[in-house]
Amino acid sequence: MPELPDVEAFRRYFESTALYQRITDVEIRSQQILETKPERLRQGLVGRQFEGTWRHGKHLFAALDNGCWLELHFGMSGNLTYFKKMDQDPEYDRFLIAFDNGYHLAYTAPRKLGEVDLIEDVDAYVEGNGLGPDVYSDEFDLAQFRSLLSDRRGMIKSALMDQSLMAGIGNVYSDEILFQVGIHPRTKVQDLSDHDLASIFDTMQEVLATAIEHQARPTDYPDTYLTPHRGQEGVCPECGVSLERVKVAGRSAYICPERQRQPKGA
DNA sequence: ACATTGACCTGAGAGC
DNA sequence: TGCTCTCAGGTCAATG
Repeated sequence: MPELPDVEAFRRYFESTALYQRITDVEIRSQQILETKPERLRQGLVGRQFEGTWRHGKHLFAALDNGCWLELHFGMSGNLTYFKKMDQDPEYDRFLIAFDNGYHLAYTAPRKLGEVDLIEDVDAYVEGNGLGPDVYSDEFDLAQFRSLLSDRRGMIKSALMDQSLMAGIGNVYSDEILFQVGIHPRTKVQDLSDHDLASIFDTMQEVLATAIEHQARPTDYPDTYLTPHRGQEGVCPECGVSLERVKVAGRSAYICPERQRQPKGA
């Protein structure tokens, strides 16, 4: 789930549930997701309250009233749940925050591939972790997109998914973008025309906006979207042809073989 | 530089 | 039913 649109949905959820309530307790049920010592996390959170949120790529940041930030990354299966009674705690909750209004915020992750940390500065975190610019920020424009890809050697899907190049796109949304523009994921970046790049950029913005608008729930996406049809029995929503699964960059990419022609030499 | 593979984790679903 | 295999929306390190 957690690519940019999903994390944006988490951010809004966090904003609408967890701000301006005093944190009374912190419970860590899995050490594996922690990037810091449990005691440091506890001491950084208890007694404070959240005042706002930020997102960069697939990372969510929650500002505390002492200037520090809680950093959350959701791996392949992470989620957030705000709930009241502890006897109704969600399955796979790895990290819990209790508020003075009696409610709790749970970070859940069936697969423990996520990351929870306490940091002092978001910009330093982004820089220190080598993250590229957020692809859905106001500053990210076509000129920057072109510039980032200008000397890129590999395949377009790999480039879109490379968080150090640009942050936010993962396996599902790279497939969706390339499906919408009718470009095969193995196409070399260097073989794309200026027009192709502009189309990819525009489509990326449109796909992300649409996904965010629908709270990253594929079942609510427009009929023309690939994402709800991803999977073994999937059929192209445009032409009805069976979708194909191809390995690209070590991941399963789903394509419409009619609309996304195999590039020559691949 | 870039592609590929395996590892990290665990659960769900398919097939036997 | 129970076992085994494969796969899953992410990232990192090692290898070619």
